[in-house]
Order: sequence, then structure tokens, then C-alpha cells
Amino acid sequence: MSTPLAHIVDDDEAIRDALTWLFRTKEVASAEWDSAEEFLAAWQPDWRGCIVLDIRMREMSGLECFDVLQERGNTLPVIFLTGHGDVPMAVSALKKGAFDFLEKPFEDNALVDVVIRALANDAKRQASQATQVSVTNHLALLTPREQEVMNLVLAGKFNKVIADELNISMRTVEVHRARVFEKMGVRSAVELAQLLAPSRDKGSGSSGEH
Amino acid sequence: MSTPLAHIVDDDEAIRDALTWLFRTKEVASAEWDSAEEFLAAWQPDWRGCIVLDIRMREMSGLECFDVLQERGNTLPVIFLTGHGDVPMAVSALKKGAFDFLEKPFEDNALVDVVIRALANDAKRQASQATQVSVTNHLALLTPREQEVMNLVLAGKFNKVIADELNISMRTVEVHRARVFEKMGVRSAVELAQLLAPSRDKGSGSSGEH
DNA sequence: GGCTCAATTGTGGTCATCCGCAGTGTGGAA
DNA sequence: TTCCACACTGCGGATGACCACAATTGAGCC
Repeated sequence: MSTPLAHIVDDDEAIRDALTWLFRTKEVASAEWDSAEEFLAAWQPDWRGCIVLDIRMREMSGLECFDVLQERGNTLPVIFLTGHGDVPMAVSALKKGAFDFLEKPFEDNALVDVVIRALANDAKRQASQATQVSVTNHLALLTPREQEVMNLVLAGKFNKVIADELNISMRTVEVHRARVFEKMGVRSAVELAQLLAPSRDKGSGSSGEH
Repeated sequence: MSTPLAHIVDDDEAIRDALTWLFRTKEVASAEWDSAEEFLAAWQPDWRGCIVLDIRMREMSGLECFDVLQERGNTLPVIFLTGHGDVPMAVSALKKGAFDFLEKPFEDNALVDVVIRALANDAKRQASQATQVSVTNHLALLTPREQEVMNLVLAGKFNKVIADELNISMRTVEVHRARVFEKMGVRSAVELAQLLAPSRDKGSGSSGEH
């Protein structure tokens, strides 16, 4: 598990140093990358924190870097910095999920505020996703038959009906049911339903709404 | 129930007419408003569709109008049009929840595409919220005591325990419990938990994440 | 061939839920 | 005052859920 870092991606060393210094004075841990390529090569999906991304860089631009990150399933908030951004660029970036878009020159405090909000945002997202992952792991412990029974239990059916649908005895259903509760760490069907309710999507898996 | 309309809010009659004509050729129903004030005076929370909002107008600006709408709980997607927008303005609008931000001059087709996406977006949001509203309405039918019992049932507690906590008899709990199921249109605690799971927020009620 | 694990089933009993029947008390609306 | 919604209660029975004890079968593994 990595500590949350504000990743500064900029090919201008003077700016990187200034930002690093700025963040350090505000007690925000940061890391420096002098190109999008270098950053992308190092990037890991389990990194925490946020990304401060300059748009104009010598090789790959910040926008291209952002696209690659999104394809790879990045969840870190991305804050764009730009010297001469135009409106369509900013709109496009935000609609694609960027966290913020700042034009130079910006106030130091403004950037720090945004970064701190981004870090908080990521921490919250991370926390809410942790329980989700835990649930998925527990779910993986269930045998196929147990999952089958669990789904029917969650459909609100009686053991008798479940037994009938699966062509097994009621007693067997009871055993599976008990094992499901045990493995999932709950004590009743109600708790199970609440545990699984937020993670039960049957629709499309697309993330953006634009 | 109102039909979905693209509300054009602009004090320039020539532009309104052009947009109305444009939308009509694309079979998008629209309405015209020649000032933010007039639109706000007419606005109703149950309107469906989207809002095409010019930023620079004689009296109240589009941005101010947007703020008022957000305060009133507007859910319609808002598409900003502007002649000379700057990046901070666009970023601020989008972060506050605007659907899109277009600079003039824009392609007719680009605007129509955005409007159509906005209409689809609203329709989807509307549909998913309809069931939510239904649940809330059913919830409102419950007497205070019934809601109390329901919450304890959802906490996975036995009737016996609930009776104890409320200092009433088990039989009374059973009666309330049965009424809850009846009024909510479910047949078991599991169904109730699933029905209410997505709408159970205990945290802050803020809408934006920025 | 033993070993483990998943899946299966039965018996008998305890506890919880659900429900009909029957009744009391209170406060507000007609 | 009469009527009604709400909350409350007891009894007894039917049904469902849960559990300890006990056991069989088949698949995969050392």
C-alpha cells in the first residue's frame, strides 16, 4: 500500500521544484516526474493521492497522458495546469473526468486547496471502495452452489421454494444458507441484503454520463 | 407531467429564432425565454428536458441564473452558450454541475448533439428517480411508530428485541411489521432491505464532490 | 487406498415469524 | 358526541428458520 502523494508531472524543472517546495510547506507529500512517459511507465493502479499534470510538455502532452491513464482505469483525481488553455480544452478535460483545470498564473493557495480537496476525494473514494473489495473477496469464498442458493435467498424465496427450484431437499438448502451467512460474516438475510445491495448492478457498466 | 423541452434562454431574438428553427429541424421540442428573470419566474421543479442558457444577457446573467436554479434544486441539464468565455468561468460552471459549455461560434450539429445527449441524460435520471420517489411516497404512508419498527427490523433485530427496546409487546411489533410490509408492497424483510438499500444515505446531503 | 471437501439428506427439536380472532385506550375530526 | 386512525395487547395455531447429531456419495489429491 502506497502513501498518498501529489504527483507533479511537468517537464519544467523550475516549476516542479517550486511546486514541491509549495507542497512541502503545506505538509502535502509529493513526487516529481519530468515527463508524461516516465510517469506512465511508473504508474500503478494502486497508487493513492492525486496527479498535477501540466498540459504543455515536450513529448506527450498532459491531455494525451490523461487519456492513457483513463484507459488504464486510473481513479486518481487529475488536476490540469496550463499556460494558455482554451475553453474547449478545459471543458473536454472536465467532462472526461478531470478534477480541476487551472490556468497559469494561479495563486499558490488556490492550487494547494484544490490538491487538498483532491487528496480528500481520493481518500474517501478509496475508503468506500475498500469495503466493496472486501465483500467481493468474501463472495469469492462461496462455492457455486452456495452462490446459487444465496441469490434465491436474496430474491426473498422460502427455503422450501429454493429446494424445489434446485431439486434438492430443504435440509440441504438450510446447510448452504448457513454456510453463506457464515462465510459472509452476517447473521441474517437482511444483513446480507444490505451488505450486497450497493454492489449489485445489473445494467451497463459505463462510467461517464456525458 | 410536462413534455421534455429544450428551454432556450437568450435575450437576443435572432439567436432564439435561429436555435428554435435548428431544433425544430432536428425534431427537438423547444421553448423560448427572452430573459433569465422570465424563465426563473415560470420555472417549475417538475419540468423535463434541458436548458440552453446564454451567459451574457442584459439583466441577470446566465451564470447567476444557473446559481438560482441550483439553489431551487433544479435537475435539468444546463448547457451554457457564451461569446467570450474564459477558462475559469467554464471550469467553475462545469464543476457546479453544468452539462456543457459551448463557445460561439459553434457548429449547429455540435449543439444539437449536446442537447440530445442532455435530453437523454435527463430522461434517464428521471426514470431512475421515479422509483426512488415511489419508495419515498410509500415511506411517507408509514406512521411514526411503523417507521421506528421498520428501522429496527432493517437493523436485523428480532421482534423480541425490538419489543424490548420500544417497551411494547411482541404482538404489537408483529402488527407494525406486517403493516410496514403491506404499505411498502413487499413480502419479506429481505425485499424491504433491497428496496431501501440504494436510498439509505446517512452522511452529508451535499450533491457535488468538488 | 486413505484423505479432504463439496454436496447431499434425514430426524427431532427450539425459536421466530406470520396471522386470525378479539379487545382496550386515546386523541382528533366531523 | 360519534367516528376513526393509531397504538397497544393476549391467545393459539400454522409455518418457516436454525441447529445439533448423524450419515452417504463423488471428485480430486498424496
